[in-house]
Amino acid sequence: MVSMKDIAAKCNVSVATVSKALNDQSDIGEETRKLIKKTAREMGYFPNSLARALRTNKSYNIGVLFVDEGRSGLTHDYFSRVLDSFKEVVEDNGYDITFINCSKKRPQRMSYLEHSRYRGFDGIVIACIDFTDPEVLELSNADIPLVTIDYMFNNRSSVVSNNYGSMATLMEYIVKNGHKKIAYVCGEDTAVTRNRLAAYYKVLEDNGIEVPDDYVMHGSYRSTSKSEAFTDKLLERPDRPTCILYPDDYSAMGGLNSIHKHGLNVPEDISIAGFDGINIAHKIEPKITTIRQDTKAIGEMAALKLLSLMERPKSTVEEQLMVDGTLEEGKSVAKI
Amino acid sequence: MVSMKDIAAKCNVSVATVSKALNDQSDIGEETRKLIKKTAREMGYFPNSLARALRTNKSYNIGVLFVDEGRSGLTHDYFSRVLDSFKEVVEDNGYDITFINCSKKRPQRMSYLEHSRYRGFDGIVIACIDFTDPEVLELSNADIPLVTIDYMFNNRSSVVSNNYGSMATLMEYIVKNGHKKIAYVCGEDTAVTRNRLAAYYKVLEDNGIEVPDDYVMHGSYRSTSKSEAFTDKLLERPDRPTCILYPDDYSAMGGLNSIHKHGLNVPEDISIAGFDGINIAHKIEPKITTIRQDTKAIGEMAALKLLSLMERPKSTVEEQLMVDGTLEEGKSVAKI
DNA sequence: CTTTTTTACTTAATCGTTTTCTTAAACTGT
DNA sequence: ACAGTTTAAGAAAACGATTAAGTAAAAAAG
Repeated sequence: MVSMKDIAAKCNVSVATVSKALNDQSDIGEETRKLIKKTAREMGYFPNSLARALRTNKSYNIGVLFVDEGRSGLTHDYFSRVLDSFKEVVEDNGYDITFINCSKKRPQRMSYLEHSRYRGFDGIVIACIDFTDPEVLELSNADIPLVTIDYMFNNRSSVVSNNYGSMATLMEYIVKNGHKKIAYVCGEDTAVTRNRLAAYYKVLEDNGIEVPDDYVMHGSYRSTSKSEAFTDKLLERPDRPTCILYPDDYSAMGGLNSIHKHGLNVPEDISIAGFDGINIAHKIEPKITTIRQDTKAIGEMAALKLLSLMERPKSTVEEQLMVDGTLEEGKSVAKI
Repeated sequence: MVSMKDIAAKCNVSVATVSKALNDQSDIGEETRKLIKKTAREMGYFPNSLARALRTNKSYNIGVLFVDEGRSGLTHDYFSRVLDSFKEVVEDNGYDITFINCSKKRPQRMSYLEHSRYRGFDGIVIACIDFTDPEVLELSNADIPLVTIDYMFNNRSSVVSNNYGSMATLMEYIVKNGHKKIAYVCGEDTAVTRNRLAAYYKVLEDNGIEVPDDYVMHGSYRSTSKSEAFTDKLLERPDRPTCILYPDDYSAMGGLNSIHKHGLNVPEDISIAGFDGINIAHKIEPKITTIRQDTKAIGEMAALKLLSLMERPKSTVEEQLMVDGTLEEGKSVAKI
């Protein structure tokens, strides 16, 4: 590896001069600067991020904590798209991303925060995780730039999708199509779920619609088996709903299975709607009506916020940003 | 941040002694070692990976190049599962993973290799990429531990799924079910595709089956629109096939759309099969018969291979490993 | 023509580790 | 008691960069 020392030797200058020339500092003669830059290029020089980071206390590296029930969150349809978008923006700005090690198997394992300090991350992004984990709380209280996605810590920056608004939009669309018996298979009891539920009830109330309490069933996100089972129950009721909402498109497909099993068709016999807008959802028949999350915007906004927190930590304020989803009209909600 | 210097001060020893004690070197007295370790724990000491890596030339960091037509490969159903499994194994062994920056937007951008040297990666894993990219070739020729997934570079280590064998298994299953008019919508012309095609022709030949040349159509991986269009063509032929193979499960769902559009049903009117075994494929109806790729094994093997290359670079041989897929029987292939 | 300022560079310290080489003390055996 | 060996610690250099402080020469000011 060619280092500044090599360039210095070849140019007959000191290492300091090389450093300053390459970093375009002011107190270097124009010719020396040019010579040094040319030599650096010719010798194939690239800086050593480790040395630089050690000295400057800036690693240009961002820690990513994307964990989902023991898995990495990489395989999560929604979050992997958010991360993809996040990655693109920070990479364009010269940052790299490294996963925060979440192996629980090592004897000398570090906490998330310890690991972040160990690697010298300039900032951290968290998503898709159990936010009650003490290690996550420790992170959230640390003095390090941080952005969370789809969760808000007290006074820390976050980007959340507008679950309340999106759900309201979806519900209004369904009501407008004449549905009154609308059931909701929702996900685990999280902030996201509560927001959506609130919108569900609000729209019902606004439209003077009453539904049985047990039209709302507490299932899981991304579980086709659970949503199938809950749909079974709903379909076997005497007062079968005319429309069923699911917490995500995966779950909606699980519901679809149950519906087909009962010899029913969507949307002729019953309507359904999903959430998230995963890729496959609008490529199969019947196209599922869903809320498309703007994962690109979410990732981008999280990236931009984190960048500004890292680069102007003092003057940048912590803020909570909200991203709207859009109704993606498929063929799964009938007009009645 | 508490450093060795702080521990040294508190214990009245030199920094060298602290380092040696914490690293369990031999020339340290038992009591001193214990005192130092205890103090380190009490003070919340954790090493600084940057300084350590700088000095030892070992970063415990692995570069990941997962790119797919401009996107990061994170959103790729198959590769994200491989990466997830890979990540788990290397993290258990104290390594972290960092993405190799593939932003093409920066003026001062580095090549993949330059970036890898810049970050001091101990090893690299490549997948899901255009392997003819000169920058990828540069990487493959560099003197750095490397494992590729689903592609073999001359004399470098790789883990590939057994496409030939899997396709043969699938084809034999289909033939055994009585199909003779088997069409194949395949992916782009890559090594993977060629292996599968070879198996397709081999099984046909072994069974004395002849098909029209244009039963084989060259489409794309993971494109529902292309597979839908190609299926349209196949269905409108006078000698319509009884079974259509797709390059992956996504594409199979695209085919399904075309089939439904033509008022046909799977498997009653026509049979189909996918490839990869993505999660959603066996959760919807009709369950698509497919080859389930053992993404866990692929990621694990790639990780283990890379670990041994990094830790015993001399004695470890480069080798090509193959992972079998398994037939996942759904309901999409009829007996005729 | 001296004095001050500016320019262009060098020296040396530093970041937090690891590691080689020394050294002093303690322990051997005779 | 003495040379030789072992043990436990420290001093210092190094990894590759950045940066504050210092310095000599050139340019500007008086």
